[in-house]
Amino acid sequence: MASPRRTTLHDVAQEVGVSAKTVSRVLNGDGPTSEATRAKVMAAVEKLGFQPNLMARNMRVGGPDSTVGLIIPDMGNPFFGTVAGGIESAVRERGLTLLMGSSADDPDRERALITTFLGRRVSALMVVPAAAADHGHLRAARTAGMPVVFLDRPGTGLTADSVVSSNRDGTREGTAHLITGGHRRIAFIGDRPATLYTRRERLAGYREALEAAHLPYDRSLVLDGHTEAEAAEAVLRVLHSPHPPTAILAANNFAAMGTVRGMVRAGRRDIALVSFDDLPFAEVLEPAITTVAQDPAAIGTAAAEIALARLDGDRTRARTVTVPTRLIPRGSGELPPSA
Amino acid sequence: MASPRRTTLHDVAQEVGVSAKTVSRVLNGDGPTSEATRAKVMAAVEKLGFQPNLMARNMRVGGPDSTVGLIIPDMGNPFFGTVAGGIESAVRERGLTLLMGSSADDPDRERALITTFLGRRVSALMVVPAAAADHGHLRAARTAGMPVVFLDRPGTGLTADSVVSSNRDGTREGTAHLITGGHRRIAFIGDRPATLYTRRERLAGYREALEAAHLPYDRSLVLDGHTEAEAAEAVLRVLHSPHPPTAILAANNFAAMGTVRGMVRAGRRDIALVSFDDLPFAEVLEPAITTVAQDPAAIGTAAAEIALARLDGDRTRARTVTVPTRLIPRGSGELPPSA
DNA sequence: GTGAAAGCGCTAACAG
DNA sequence: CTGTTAGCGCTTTCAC
Repeated sequence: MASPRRTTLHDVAQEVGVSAKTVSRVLNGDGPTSEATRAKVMAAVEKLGFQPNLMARNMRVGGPDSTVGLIIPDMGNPFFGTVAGGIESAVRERGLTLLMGSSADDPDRERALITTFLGRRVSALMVVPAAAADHGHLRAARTAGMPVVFLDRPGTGLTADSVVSSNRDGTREGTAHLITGGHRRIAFIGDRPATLYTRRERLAGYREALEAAHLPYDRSLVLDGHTEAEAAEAVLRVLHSPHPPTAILAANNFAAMGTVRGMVRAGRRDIALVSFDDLPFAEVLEPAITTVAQDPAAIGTAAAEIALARLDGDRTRARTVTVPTRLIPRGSGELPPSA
Repeated sequence: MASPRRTTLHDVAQEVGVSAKTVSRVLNGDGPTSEATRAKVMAAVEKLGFQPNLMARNMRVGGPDSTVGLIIPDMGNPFFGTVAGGIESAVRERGLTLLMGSSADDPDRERALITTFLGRRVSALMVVPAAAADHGHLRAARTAGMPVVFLDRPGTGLTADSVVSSNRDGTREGTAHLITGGHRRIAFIGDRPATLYTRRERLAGYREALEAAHLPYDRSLVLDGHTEAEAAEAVLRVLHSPHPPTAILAANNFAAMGTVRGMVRAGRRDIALVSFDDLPFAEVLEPAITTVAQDPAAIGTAAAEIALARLDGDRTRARTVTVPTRLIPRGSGELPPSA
């Protein structure tokens, strides 16, 4: 019942009566091979069901493994999933496969995954950095020629390429949209910790829009909600406060879902809402939700392109690619101020 | 500018002044080692930033690679993403990493990925089989000791373990829920092709519920909608037909979203709805959507457990694990028939 | 306790 | 056009 040994290059060679190297040549279209032997080799390969051992090949060739390491916080999150899909489709043509792990935004797990990936000699490493992680330990690997690209947020402790959404411009535009609609009291609700890169950038865009319109920045209108439930609570509270907002800018989709629930529970369908990050159901709600859509697939392909360019010898200095967001007016952002 | 050679076991050995094998022993806690050399070795490892080459190790040890190959149709789909997350958390403890690819439900791409994964000598292979794919070609690898587990749908052409949702029971229960509410004309909307396993099973459950209640099976109430847009169209049409349904059972979440849109466009908020597969926004809509929730994380962990058991020598015959679904009444399924 | 030699499966470099 | 030798980085086997 012990697993029979997998057939090797040698087995094929023996079957045909040639040397291993000849089989290798045929399979890799390497050196010249006579039509006759090629045919015999192919037949034997078929017959024995030979499948070359990629590990052995990679090792001998000396190059990195034909994988790209990708670390995301959560596989179930469609945003990161779509990013991953974008990466995959971009690296597939180069024969690269995705080695994936989720960090759950935990620096230790992230670190462990990175160690594993480095041990596997991945061709490139792409990381959505965990909130409190440091990445200085990657310096050695990077100078050894392995591209490192940070996704969604810049890394810490290491100057490397990164690909992010236009967070600041996006929320500025979304907020401006509400201001144009006549709103003067606009709440901001984002995730915690408030030091999170995306949160900071998005809040900054919100503030820029207020400033541009000479509206005051009222800290009591800045809400925290890391989960949907928390966001709903926070929205409920602010709507029942003495000076409630007439509009809300939700800085991510959990916050947006929580906001909708909070508004529903408060019985206030008259509050305008713009959500950063598109939602599957945005179009279905009534009113449909105006969103600032990110482009996760584009983030993925952009990251892959950078990594591939680096592998091809691009030695220019680290850059940050910003993938534009797009305002999609759908109704919820067009409600007039009513309070 | 050429990448400096990565430091190897030998480099460490040389630095310390011992043999490579000794370093190996220290690192793997293998044979006996004196406290003194162990300390020196560890220091050198730290100093040189040595990272053992897992490929070389795996090769020598001869066992499979410490990866699990996973093929899903679409990474951006949170259902499959969550399945992947479940697998990952279950295999992580065993030191296994996920090698992932998406087939886009295309048999050729699926085949290519499988070939790559086999070449990499993955420890196990998990596949959400593409619609028209055959998996007979996996027989050799499986008898060579590599576990194969099919997810979400059973594979074709190969008897292997599989993990599926209780599709039939789920839709039966969902349909029965509508019948209990007094509905007698209930439409079914599922994806195409109609031969798809999940579609067939879910339709069967729907029919079982009708039969149990002695309700006629009306083919004109069985709708196709592979995309959200198609589903919306189909729903719109049937609602304007001479004998419209008073309730709809949506067999997946795209269909459900399309159904909601169709109902909104038709101005019919009075149609009852039960959706198979939970939706992020199900709770937020008005009325909130009654769903038959699947448990994708459980599907993932169940699949991982089977694969690990096989790796541990389980030679019992192939089994199919059914992960139960759960009816979550939320409102949309409780609307009384009105037409 | 530690080292030397051999080899996992494959390909680079040179022969012929 | 094809074969031989050597060796990728590691661990096994068997010495010492």
